[in-house]
This record gives sequence, C-alpha cells and structure tokens, in this order.
Amino acid sequence: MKYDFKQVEPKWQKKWEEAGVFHAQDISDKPKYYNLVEFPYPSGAGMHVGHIKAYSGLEVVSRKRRMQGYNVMFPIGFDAYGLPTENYAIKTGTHPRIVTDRNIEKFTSQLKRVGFSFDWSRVVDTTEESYYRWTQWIFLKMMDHGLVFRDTALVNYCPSCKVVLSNEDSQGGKCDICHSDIVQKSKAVWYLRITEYADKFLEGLETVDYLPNVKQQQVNWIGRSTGAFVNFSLKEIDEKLRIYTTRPDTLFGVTFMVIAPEHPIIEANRDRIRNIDALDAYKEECAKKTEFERTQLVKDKTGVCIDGLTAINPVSGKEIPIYISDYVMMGYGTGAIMAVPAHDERDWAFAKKFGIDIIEVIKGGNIAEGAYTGDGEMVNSDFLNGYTNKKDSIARMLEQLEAEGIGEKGVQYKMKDWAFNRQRYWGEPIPIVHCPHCGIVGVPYEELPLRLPAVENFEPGEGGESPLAKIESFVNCKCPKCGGDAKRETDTMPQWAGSSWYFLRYIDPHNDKALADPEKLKYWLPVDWYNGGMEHVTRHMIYSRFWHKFLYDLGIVPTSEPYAKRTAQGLILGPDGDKMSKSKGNVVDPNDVVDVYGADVLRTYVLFMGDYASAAPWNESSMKGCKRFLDRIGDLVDMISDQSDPKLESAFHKTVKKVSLDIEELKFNTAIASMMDLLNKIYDAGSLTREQLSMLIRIVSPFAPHLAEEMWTDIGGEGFCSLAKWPEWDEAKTVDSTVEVAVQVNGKLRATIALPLNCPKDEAIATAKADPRVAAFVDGKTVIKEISVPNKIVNIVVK
RNA sequence: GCGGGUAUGGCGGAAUUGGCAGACGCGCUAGAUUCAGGUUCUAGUGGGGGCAACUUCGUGGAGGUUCAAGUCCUCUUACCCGCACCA
Repeated sequence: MKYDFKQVEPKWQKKWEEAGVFHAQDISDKPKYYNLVEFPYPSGAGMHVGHIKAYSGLEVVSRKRRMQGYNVMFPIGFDAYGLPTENYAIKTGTHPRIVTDRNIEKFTSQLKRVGFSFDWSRVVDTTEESYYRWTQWIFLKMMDHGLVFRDTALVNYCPSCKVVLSNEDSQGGKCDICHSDIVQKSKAVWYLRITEYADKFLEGLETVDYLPNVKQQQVNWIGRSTGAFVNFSLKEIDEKLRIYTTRPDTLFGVTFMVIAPEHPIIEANRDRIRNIDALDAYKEECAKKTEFERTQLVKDKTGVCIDGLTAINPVSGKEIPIYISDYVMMGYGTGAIMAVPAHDERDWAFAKKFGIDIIEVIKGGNIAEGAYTGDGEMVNSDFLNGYTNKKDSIARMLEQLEAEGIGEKGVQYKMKDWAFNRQRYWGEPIPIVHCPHCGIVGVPYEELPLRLPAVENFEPGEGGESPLAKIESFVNCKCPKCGGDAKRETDTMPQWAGSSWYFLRYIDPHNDKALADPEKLKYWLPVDWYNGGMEHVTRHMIYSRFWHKFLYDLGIVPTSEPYAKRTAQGLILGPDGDKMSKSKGNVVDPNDVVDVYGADVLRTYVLFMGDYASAAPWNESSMKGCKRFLDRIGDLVDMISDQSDPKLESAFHKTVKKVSLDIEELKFNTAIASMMDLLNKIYDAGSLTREQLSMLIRIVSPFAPHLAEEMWTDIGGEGFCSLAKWPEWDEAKTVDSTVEVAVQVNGKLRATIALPLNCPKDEAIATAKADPRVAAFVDGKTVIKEISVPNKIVNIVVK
C-alpha cells in the first residue's frame, strides 16, 4: 500500500483537530501527565529542523502516554517579545505587533504540518494583553514583597546605537547590532532580588530529576562559597574597609589590599586622597575597556596605589597599602579584597608588578616562582602555626575574628541579582510610577494591564532611553497614591520575563480573574517532564524556578518546584557540520522536507539521526532510509495472513519491550532501529498476522502518526490509532528457549554454540569442549581455568 | 583557569553496563528489474593475509587490573559546551 502523504497527512491532521483528540481535560479521573517543551521565539526566519527535533522527543512521549491512558497536557505557545522583531520593525517601519502576528502564523502552520499533538486550544502569546497583564501582576507582587529594587550599576552601552545592552547582546565586547565597541556606563536599573532564593535553588535541586549536568551547571551558576567578612581598620580615619575572603586563615600573609575602581570609599575620601587625579584617570580607562580586553589581559595586572589611605592588618597590626585595580569586581563580595600574594595567583602577579612583599603562610610551594595554592602547614601565622588542615585553621581564625569583633562567617554567591529592564519598546511595560512626592509607586492591580502604547518610531533615544520616553501621553500620569503629577517608568521588562511563568498559564490560558485557577494548578502541577536546550539551563530555568518559588511562597502555586524532570536535546548541525545559521546558508526548513518526504519521514528522521542528546549533522540521503522504512511498513498491509512464522512472536514482544523502554530514556534512535530490525525479520518470514500488524502500527504511531492512522483504518482498527491502547509485551515471550553462547579459548573467540536457556555450567563447558573448533585449541594442552557465564560466554584458559 | 562532556568502519551511530565490537541506517561494490534516470529487489561490505575453510590486527595514544576491557584504574592527546580576574 503506497499512499500519497500529501493527501493523507493533512486529512488526519484535520480529523484530529475536529475530534479534539489532543485536548487535555481540565479535571479528569485519568492520571495526568504534563509534558513541556520550550516555546519558540517566532523569528522572521521561521522554524528550522532543530525546532522539530526539540519538540519531537516529548511529542513521542506524549503520544505514548495518551495511549497508556493518561490525561496528557502537551501545550505550545510563543515567546514573542524580543529584540530581533524590534530591529526588524526599525529597519522596515512595520509595527512589531504586525511582524509578530505574521511570524506566529507562519510558525503555527509549520508546526501543524508536522502533525505534532499539541493542544492548540491552550496557545499562549506572551505579547498579548491577557498574558502580560499577569506578568506585570507577578512583578507587582514581587515589589510588594521587597524583591524589586533600583540601583545604579555599570551596564553595557553602545555609544553608536546609544543603547544599553544586555550581556547576551554584547558578547565579545561588540554591539550585536552595529558591531562597535561597548563601553561600561553607570546607570540606574531595576533589579529582582533573585539571590534571596539562592539557597532554595540549591535545596530544591535535591528533590528534582534533572540530568546530572543540568544540575551541575545550575550549582556552578549559583556559585555558593563560604568564607568570612573581615573589617580592616584604616589609619587615621574612623572607617572600616570590609572584605570577603574564602581563606581567612591566610590573614597573616596579607601585604596589601585591592578595591574595585568604583568602590565608594574613594568618593567618600576625595579630599584626603593626594593622587585623586590618577585614580580618576584609571577609573575612566577601565570604563573604556571592552569586555574582550578585560578577559584578554588577565595576566597583565594594572592598578594604582591610593596615596592617602592606609589599612591595618587586624591580626599583625602592620600598615598595608591599598590599591585600586579592575581585577577586583564591584559586583562580587564587598568590592574589596585582602591580597595574599603568596597564595593567590592574581595577587602574586600584582605584587610582583608593584614590588610588594610576599609572605608565605602555607608551606609546600616556592613562592619566589609563583603563588602556592595547595594545602600545607601554616607558618608565619602566630597562633595558627602548625595547623595542617585547612578546615581547622579556618575555624580557628573565625573564632578569633568573632571574639575580637573584627569579622564573621559569611556566604557569597556568584549569581547576581537579576537586572530587570531594557531600554526597548517591544517588551512588557514595567508597571511603576515615579512620583516626586511619594517616590516609586506600583501601578494599582486593577489598572493592569498597563498597555504598551502604539508608537511610530521604535528607535531608542539619546543616552539609551527607551522609545517609550518620547510618548508624552504615556509618560505623564497621576500618582496612584497622592494623585499628583507623576511620570511612568519607560523601560520595559527583559526577554526572560514572559517565559518565567508560561507553563502556569497553559493550565488555564483564558482565565481573566487570576493567572490560573488554583484547582487546576493543583491538578496539573508540577510539570512532569520538561525538555529543552542546554543553553537555557542556567538563565531561563533559574529565572522560572525563581518566579515559581516566589508564587509558592505566596500560596498561589501548590509545588515548590515547577519541573519534576528536565532533559535536553542536542542541536541539529547543518549538512556541512557547522551550527545552522542564516548567514552560513545551511539552514534546513522543515517545510521543504515535508514537501518532498512528508511529515512522518521528517519526524522519524530527526529522532533516528543519532543520540537525542547529542548534536548531529543533517544528512538528506540518510533520511531516505527512514522513508524506505515507512514505505515498507505501509506495504505490510498486503502481507497479512492467518499464520505467521512462530519465531516472529518473540521478535514482536522483544521489540515492543525495547521501544517502550527506550522512549522513556529518550533513546529514540535505538527504538526505531529495533523496529527496522523487526521489519527485516517480517520480510524474511514473508507474512504476519493481523494482530501482530496491529501491535506494530501502534508502536510506530508516536513516530509516524499519519501512516499509523491510515493503516489502522485499513486493518479495521477502532477509533483513532492515536488513542488506541499501547501494546504490552509478555516478558516470557521475550526470551528464547535456546541461546547462542560464545566460546573463547584464552580470551579469543573460537566458536559459537547453541545452548538451551540457563544451561548449567558443567554442561555448557562440556558442550563447548566437544566443538571441533574449540577442541583444536584445547587438545594436548593443560586446562587451567574454565569460566562459564550463563547464556553469554564460555572461556577456557589453557597452557 | 574552573566545571561538564566527547573520541568506535567511508559517514550517522549501536553494544543488555566487564562477556561474540561494529546492531540499525546511509554510502559503496556486484547482479536483477528499467529505453534511461530514479525507484525496487538480491548478495557483499572494519583493515591486512588467503581461491577457500580460516587466520591475524582492530574502539584517539601509552601503561595497568582481569579468564575476559570500547566499558574499570593511572598517565596523555585532540576537540566540543558552559562559566570566567568570583577573592
């Protein structure tokens, strides 16, 4: 039976949609299963086959779960705010709303052509008012709970575009838009206090089933370290310089201090510092350095000694100089460090360059050659001398610091608070009003959504201001508190806002009273399985865990973690082995593949091409193998007979077992391979029973659902194959009565013999020795050892 | 620099977790079908040697443990990903 996929595939897609086959039931007696895939950013380029691979994994799991009797939710939506759309709008003068709608339409049609079993009644679009109203609502809740604050910080600024850029948009120190050099600029920005949840993120990781490397990356990203804060006294000034260190026990080796160029102590003591001009000049130089230069010049330390401020080592009482240098960051710890040149590579390089004393306090290295960062006995350290265990010496020093009131235990995180604004048009307006009397006031909840006003010019303003700043009717408003004249915040939320809670909205997408109904949230949460790209493991995953945990603390969601399980798929590379990109011209459009081969072949191929989690290059001729496979499956309808080869029966049960288990581990390539293997066996046998074919159709259906439905109809199956019962295997039938056992002599394969299942050891060895091919190597020699692993191998060791 | 990972035929990749390396697919070779291209079918296909049965070498490299190593241990090389002056 060769069928015309061009006619058959749309036919079944229509039937599925009309019957609502893939609609999740809100509340049901069936067990629920919530599969989540990362919703796409609807770019103008449309989807490429990488999206198809990303969705095909849980698509197969979802289809299998439905057939196993679960009430499955497998939703899709669009993460539609973002720079590319806005840049396109600037270039062409088309409103981002129009561009977005057009792109969503294109993505939708592409996804539907592939026959994904998404619940299309639950589509969310982050740029719709009914959605971003709740994004703003959650933001205001965070503000109510003290998680929103404003601070002045260094930001990436493109002097050419006059735009503040995120780190993601300024990689390599170049502007993503015009490729000119980025400078660091001081600007007031909004922050979400995500660090408040740092320990909760770490604790939560113990309770979820994420891939080990996913967990590891999150742990590294959070970067928890324990150590101590120490307050250094300053000579002649009643002020302390506070530092953070992980090795307080090296305090006796401190010979100087370094503070970040932006450290406030400089401004506070301007008149006391005699070389303030030199410091200012250095500071300016640092601001000009691009990210690229800063990372390239790691080895070559620069800095200026502060003339006029001197610190005192709190344990030795020695006077030590203070430097400013850009190797100390304002954003980590306190923006100041105690330098221990003998045991820190950066401090060592700095001390060498500036001729500062280097005092050894841990024995074991040669500090004339370089810093020693290993363990060893403490020396030159007064009461710590003789300690050899790091833990003990740190504990002893902490005790001392706390007793004298000059320091205490402390914890630091690499993770920083979340800079939560962009000077851009195409994003959620931040619902805040600046009132000259009341200060910062949140927009009242009943006024949400705070609508994004229509504008004609989307270009950012001078000095990196949002395009919204030019809309007077938007900017000027009344203070919600006092009613006086006030101005609206004109920045918008960053790209990552809308995606931080979309999985909650799927549960109740049309609710206009709440972000979702509590009963429904209780039924559906947590997401049972979330699959996506490794690139989202730190940012998006942490951000959304943050929002979810916050909502949990408020009692809005019933689980402390949003995702019970997280896996990741590998990229599809271009046919040339490079990452697919428009500029390289190696992008494969799924529409082109569907046109020529059909959706079933595309779906099967993206899962067959290699290990699901690894990257693999696109290879069109290899895809032809999948087409052959499906064509040959289709032909089986003509091979039905009342009798079939008895050997096939166990092959069927083995295959059903393998496919069932492999799907659970995302091992689709071997699942498909085992079905191909079975198919070869069927062709060898020449016929199969209707019942066997029914089984095969059902296990093929998650991969090639259109073909499966068509064949299901042909063999008189009831209802939709997509909702038919997933076949079960009979474990007893997956084992053969005789097994092939390899026989080795001295570890080298000499023969294979057929033995009954679970043949006793003695018998197996005797049979093996009787084989002439084995006897040739054994006869006339002394047998030293005989090993027999049941059903696997016999090894005879001779001399 | 830190963290994670990978390395198996001409190619993508398998290998029940220490037990017959190369499943499955692509490609290739020969043959059949075809006016021809494509399709389809049959047989073969890791390297060396041999007409053949067979034999020998073989999982980035060097050692080691074991009756037995792609798999475990030590050292080493190359590449990929994430973070990066994190005190």
